[in-house]
Amino acid sequence: MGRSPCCDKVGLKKGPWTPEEDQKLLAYIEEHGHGSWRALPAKAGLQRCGKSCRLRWTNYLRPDIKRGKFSLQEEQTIIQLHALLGNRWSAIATHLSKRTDNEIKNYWNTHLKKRLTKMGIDPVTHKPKNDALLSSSDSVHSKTASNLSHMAQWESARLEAEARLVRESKIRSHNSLLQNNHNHLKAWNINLESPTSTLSYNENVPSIMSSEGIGEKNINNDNEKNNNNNNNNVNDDENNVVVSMIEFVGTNSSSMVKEEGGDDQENWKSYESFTSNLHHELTMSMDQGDVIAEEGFTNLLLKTNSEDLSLSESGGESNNGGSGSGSEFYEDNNNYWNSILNLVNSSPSHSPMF
DNA sequence: AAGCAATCCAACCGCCTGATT
DNA sequence: GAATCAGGCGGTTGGATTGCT
Repeated sequence: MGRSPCCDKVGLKKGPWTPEEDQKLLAYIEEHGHGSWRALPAKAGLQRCGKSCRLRWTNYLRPDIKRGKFSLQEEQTIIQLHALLGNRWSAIATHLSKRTDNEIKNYWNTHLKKRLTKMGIDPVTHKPKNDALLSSSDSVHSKTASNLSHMAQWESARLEAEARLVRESKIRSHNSLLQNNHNHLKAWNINLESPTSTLSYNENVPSIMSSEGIGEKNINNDNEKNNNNNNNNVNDDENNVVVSMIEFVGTNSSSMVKEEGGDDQENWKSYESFTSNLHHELTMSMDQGDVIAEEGFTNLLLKTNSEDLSLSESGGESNNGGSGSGSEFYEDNNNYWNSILNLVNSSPSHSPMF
């Protein structure tokens, strides 16, 4: 079976958008919202398929898009999130306000991937590729791998906690529905009932890390009035996600630390510090009844690394010393991410390294 | 200035998932 | 349960731009 292509109609235009087309699309969406993308082109007077319109809007015309050069912080975030999430661009994009997944993907493919490759780091695994390097610095590599492993472990734990909350919320929402079958609750419940897909932790529970929040992203754009009605319910769910994460962090981080051997004490100090920070921030956020903002969570995720980075930067001397290879490089850094960013930072684009 | 190569990035394509019929 | 629809995602392409010789 299989579905027919959305753009198989003859007469539909492809290729670059003209300013006139942009104007039509913008004007229509500003006045009516996008509604059904499939129906939009006809209503807006465009000879395009809905998919093309959606792409143009989300990747280019949307007013909240930031364009232009990526900042160091953004690069750092992309690299780190990529190590944790892989090529899940939309998931990564949720942590970078105002950047589209397409833009991030392009930037990764054209800039960051090459930089890592030239540095001898596998952009897929984020581990040093050089066998010689590995053999000459097994213990250091072990730490590096351990760091990555721990971060991935943490991310998995986070996903698991969120998935658990989705399940719990599903049950709660279902019960609420039995008592109060308002339309807005129904819409909320529909989203909660979505099984967790490979991307679901971001798609279904974006509120703790996205300023868009559940109300805006999971409930259709034209449901603004419903969003207002939902605020209390949504905040409850957000707080429960936070509570669950706190519980999860509290119960799992300590046991995870205990499992580690003494070799990775340093790594785990920073990891423990990270989870501790996270625990604290989550608690504070909950006490204040706040939703954790997108950048807030991302910053938490990156906190220890960023601080280390700024310290090393203030030290003035680059760790790579222009060579960018060899075990010394890694020995001087307890943190893999520091190493990457120091290199990226201190190496001019025209240097032999790049 | 011309020709070629490398790079960039907007847009397309195919596939997947969840919802609906 | 099957078929179909709608939206979203990641991979890829190809035209435009930039850099180099």
